[in-house]
Amino acid sequence: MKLEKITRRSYDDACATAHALDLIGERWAMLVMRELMMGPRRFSDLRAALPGISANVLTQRLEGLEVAGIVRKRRLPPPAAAQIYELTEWGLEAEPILLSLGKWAVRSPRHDPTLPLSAVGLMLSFRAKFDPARAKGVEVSVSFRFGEEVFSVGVHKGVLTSERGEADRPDVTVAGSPAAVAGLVYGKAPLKEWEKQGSLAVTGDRAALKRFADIYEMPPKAG
Amino acid sequence: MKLEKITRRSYDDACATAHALDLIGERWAMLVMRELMMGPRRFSDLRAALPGISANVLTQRLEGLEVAGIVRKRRLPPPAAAQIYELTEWGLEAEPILLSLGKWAVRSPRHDPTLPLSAVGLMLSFRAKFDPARAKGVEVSVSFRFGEEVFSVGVHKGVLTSERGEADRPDVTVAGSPAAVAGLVYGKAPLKEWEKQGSLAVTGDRAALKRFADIYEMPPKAG
DNA sequence: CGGCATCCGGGAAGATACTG
DNA sequence: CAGTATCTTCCCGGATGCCG
Repeated sequence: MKLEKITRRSYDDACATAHALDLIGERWAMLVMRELMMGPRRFSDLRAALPGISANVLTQRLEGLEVAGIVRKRRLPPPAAAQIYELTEWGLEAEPILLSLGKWAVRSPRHDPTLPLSAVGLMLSFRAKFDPARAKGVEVSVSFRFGEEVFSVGVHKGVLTSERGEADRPDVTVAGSPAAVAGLVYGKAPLKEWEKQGSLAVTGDRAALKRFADIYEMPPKAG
Repeated sequence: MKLEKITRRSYDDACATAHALDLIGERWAMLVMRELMMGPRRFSDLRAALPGISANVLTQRLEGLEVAGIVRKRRLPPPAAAQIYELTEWGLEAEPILLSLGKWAVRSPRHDPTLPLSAVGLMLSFRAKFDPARAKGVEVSVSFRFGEEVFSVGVHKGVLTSERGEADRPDVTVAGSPAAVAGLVYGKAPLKEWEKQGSLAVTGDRAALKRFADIYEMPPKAG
């Protein structure tokens, strides 16, 4: 059985930043939190979204985050009856940490945007890179479909909203992989290229999609 | 010589947050950056400010951060001729990461503010916890002395400034340990208690120090 | 003293296989 | 599907010693 010792290594530093790293500074911890930022997930969802993590380590991280009060384990009522993990209120409040990490690292000369990307990672990048000044006058509602995962993203009155689930009456719906959507929004290739190679399928107001993509622009790399 | 393999473990994830953790997610890396946030330091300064880090690991972290373009190694001109480490421009821009970590973790039920605290850690906490609304109408300049380390902190027109070095004409000067200053500013014990036990020595306008301390207030813990 | 290199022990992470 | 069990590998931490 278990019986393992919970001898967590600590920095023994009163600085709150150091304490944060005691809590969520271990390998994979913040990426597990990232995947929970858009709502509850199951164990195997997390494994699939985090290629490279082993079941072993995922179990340990979820245990540690639960003990720390960041993650809650819950069993859905029948007939679903599945076990899910979700962030607590306080865990959700860690979002600015993930966004500030992303905003900073996107300027890294070594950043490679061609690597695999999770759906939640893409949704959070929309939040991180959102600039209300560039969104002035833009009114649009987009539905993104990544296989089973569906997200609703809207820009209204200079505010970005994004959540899991189908949009009410989206202007446009985009289906494909997170990487292809990132390529469209952040890259230079026009929509037609992505459609030609079958990476994206768009239904609805294509001009609305362009208005959304035009909000985003890559910041310059650090020298 | 060296010849070691630089096979850094990577998350292989296009998400910029994951890339940030590739760069600065290793143990001690962000705390080394914290210690450099208020200006250049020497190897032994860093070791002293980070109790628990081994020379071995500190060397590795500094190398890694230098390769990543976050830290720069520089030799001071004679007669100092000392080797120092400093953050690059881009490295300095990581400050919001450290502050967001601190602002989040200070709500942890497990946070223990009685542990040892570095001078730089305290200075950054002043920035992290600063609330312009509470600073309205406050005009004060404080000089903090922690042994050899001197910092100048000012509040003017709702803006906090803090830097290494002597203040121009401070209203008040406080000498002691970072922990004692934190106890005064964030704790409940009044100044007289700290002076009575010889932890703090204050010269100048004591009311100015109180105005500064009153800006700060501990946020509530997470349930 | 500052800045490493080297060796070593323990423990965390990674890979794979297996189970209820 | 949701994890354990086991094994290997690698990283971290501590001690020591070199070299300018």
